Amino acid sequence: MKQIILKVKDFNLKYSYESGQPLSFYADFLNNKLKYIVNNNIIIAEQKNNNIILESNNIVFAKQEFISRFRLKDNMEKIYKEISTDAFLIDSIKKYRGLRITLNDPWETLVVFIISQNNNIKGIRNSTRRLINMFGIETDFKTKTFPTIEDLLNVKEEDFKKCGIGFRARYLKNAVEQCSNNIDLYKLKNKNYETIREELLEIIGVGNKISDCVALMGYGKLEAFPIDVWIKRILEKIYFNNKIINIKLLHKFAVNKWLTYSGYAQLYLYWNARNNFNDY
DNA sequence: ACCCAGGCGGGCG
DNA sequence: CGCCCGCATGGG
Repeated sequence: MKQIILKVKDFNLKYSYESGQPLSFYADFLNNKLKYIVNNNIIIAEQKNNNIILESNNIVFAKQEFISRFRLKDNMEKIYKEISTDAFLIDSIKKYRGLRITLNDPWETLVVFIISQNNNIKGIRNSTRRLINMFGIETDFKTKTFPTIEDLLNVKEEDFKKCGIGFRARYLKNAVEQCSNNIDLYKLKNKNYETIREELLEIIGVGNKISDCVALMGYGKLEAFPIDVWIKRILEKIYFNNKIINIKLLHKFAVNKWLTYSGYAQLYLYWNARNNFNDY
């Protein structure tokens, strides 16, 4: 195990881990240390002010992975400036400064957000961890890998149900089949936002919200603006005087306002709304 | 015991 | 289209 130190700016590891993004459903965060596995490599990260102490059996890989995962090359000064459009956003940024969008494996992102539908954070986490324990591959460490598409090819719907995912088992089974046959998730990496969304929407059980989540957190498309119940409620409250507005209109409103950084605006809105909705 | 959850597909008007 | 309903489970 080797160690290095990364200098960071406008980055908060704890907020970025906690904020309901894919890592928060399966990584560990104990004693202020984030721990997760990628391809039989372990990555352990601890933040002390503007330093990240990174530890790994493969430190060269870990460094690249961590920088990419937490988008450490994003120009946050510019992003904050662009999305500081009003008092609510400014307040959200003030509260959660350093919160980053994460960039995750597209398949993992798709799976956790299929599991997320009509579910709660705790339920998503429990189901995801059971999925990993049942179908992931052993590593040199205590934790198994997140199961790949191939790992799940022969899993029956009944066995997916044993993870406690209920009616979503059918969707997951379907996603495995479609992603091993007619849709190549990894080929989509160099496509644009519209193409990615169009393809993802072909998957049964994936609608507007999940496809936007995957575009944002699985492909890094910052113009995506996923609208869930929390975003809907907070947008209506803050910008529409509590009037009920349909999702299509809300989406139009948001991407007109926050443009290429809509995804960052969404994350700050979401996390502030979840934690402090009653204050507004 | 009961209620709800980072939605989605299908059916109905 | 737009709206509404059921959906399987686990956790509070």
